[in-house]
Amino acid sequence: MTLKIYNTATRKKELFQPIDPDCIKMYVCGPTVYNLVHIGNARPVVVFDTLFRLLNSLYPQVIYARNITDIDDKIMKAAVEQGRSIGELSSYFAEQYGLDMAELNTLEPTIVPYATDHIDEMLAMIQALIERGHAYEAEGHVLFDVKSMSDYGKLSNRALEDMLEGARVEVASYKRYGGDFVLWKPSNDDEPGWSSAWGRGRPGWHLECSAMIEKHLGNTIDIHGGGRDLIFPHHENELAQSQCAHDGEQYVRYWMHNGYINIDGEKMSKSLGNFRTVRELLERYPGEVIRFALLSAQYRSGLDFSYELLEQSKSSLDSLYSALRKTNTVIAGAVELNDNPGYIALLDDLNTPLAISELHQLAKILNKPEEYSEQQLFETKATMLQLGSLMGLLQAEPEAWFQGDTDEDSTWIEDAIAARQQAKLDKQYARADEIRQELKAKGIVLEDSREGTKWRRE
RNA sequence: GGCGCGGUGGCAGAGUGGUCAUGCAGCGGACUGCAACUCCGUUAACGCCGGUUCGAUUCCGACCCGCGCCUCCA
Repeated sequence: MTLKIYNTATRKKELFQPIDPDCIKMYVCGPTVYNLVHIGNARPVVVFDTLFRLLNSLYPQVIYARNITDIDDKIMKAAVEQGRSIGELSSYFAEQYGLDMAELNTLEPTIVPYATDHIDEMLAMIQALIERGHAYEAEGHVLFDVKSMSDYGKLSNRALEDMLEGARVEVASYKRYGGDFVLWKPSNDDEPGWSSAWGRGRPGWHLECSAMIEKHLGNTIDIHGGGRDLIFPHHENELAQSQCAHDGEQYVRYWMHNGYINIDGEKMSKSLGNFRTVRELLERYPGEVIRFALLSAQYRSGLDFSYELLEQSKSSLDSLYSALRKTNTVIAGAVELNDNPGYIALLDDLNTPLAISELHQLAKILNKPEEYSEQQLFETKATMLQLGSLMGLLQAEPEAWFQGDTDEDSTWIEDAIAARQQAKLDKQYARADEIRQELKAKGIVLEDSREGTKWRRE
């Protein structure tokens, strides 16, 4: 089984060849924790969670790190505005982030490193860069000297001059060259800071990922992921720092970037203010519906997010779960996925829409149990559940999916169903319909079948 | 200005040089006391103009339109 990955660095789909097949190393850029995350932040989490699951199906061990950025000017600003300490604010939103992501059926990464726990490593990396002539100190700042790196800009495919021509920001006076970026910057007394050889200050944004990868995963990793908007400057700069600090050693073998979530054709972003938080979506839809919506397009393409998309996702999931519910008596187990078209689709640069279409094909079989042998049904159901599991889908009990919170007392529904059953036996069809209507008004839909009446919430 | 992505049926979304994506929605039928689920059938698409080809949605070229990065951003 071979995995193919589109590599941003080469702009081609490539065969994935791990550094060490016994242990895959993957890093994904996590959030800066100063508010609730929006659905655009959730896309890479779900996408790379799916990749994590897929890699786990192929290799014995996968180390997946996803960081938390808990020191940053945006956090400092939010803390001042809200009158809270930085630590309090960042740990609160880090926790909320964890809760939201768990609702989306994402697995906990192997490592969740925090930036502020790695200041020493960052300082060491700055030192290494200065020693190698790739960084310089100026007015309390330490800057990376991009001209000291011959192929700076290669990842994002742009030339230095071109970038500066289009630049919309003024170049700080202490920079030797406009493209140089901050490794360390000074802090005022009322700002958070750490003491260093270059004075009390705090790290530049790009540095943490480089330092944490070095510490937890090593000089070279297999996969580095994140949103497309991170390609430049974040990943370009990470790459520059790490490679230069490590005497040119390759930093990342496969760079992967997901496309944007759009609203009405425009990129969703915090700065545009056109975002939907995961939290508000979760108030209206189960996490699995949101996850399904995120996986309904291939990860590199844009995805227009709308309530219509969520409705369609819900309907699709209903129909898949309905097939599973129909075959409740078939107990699924482990099965070989290798030849399954859905699995092959996932291995082809995570073609989740194609894999989902395969789920529907499998459901079609389950919906006609009388036409298949028990063995065929067993295999079909097992395949469906396993394929679903690779995408973090279909893992709920069908009954729970349709009936919602099991904590809630549902005996009144059962009672009403029993009363209707009696009315039917008595041929009191008007009364039976009345009960159906009453339940419908409360959002309960009844489904009669040979085995009796089932119910679900709308 | 530089670099890049995309335009597929009502909606979402794969894919391919020549029979079908798939799902949601719609329509017709079956099942049902009614309904829902499901099943069967069905409608409908490849931005525009040229070129290559026996044949192009798929390859090539021009054009139009939309979007993104170059600044914090997933």
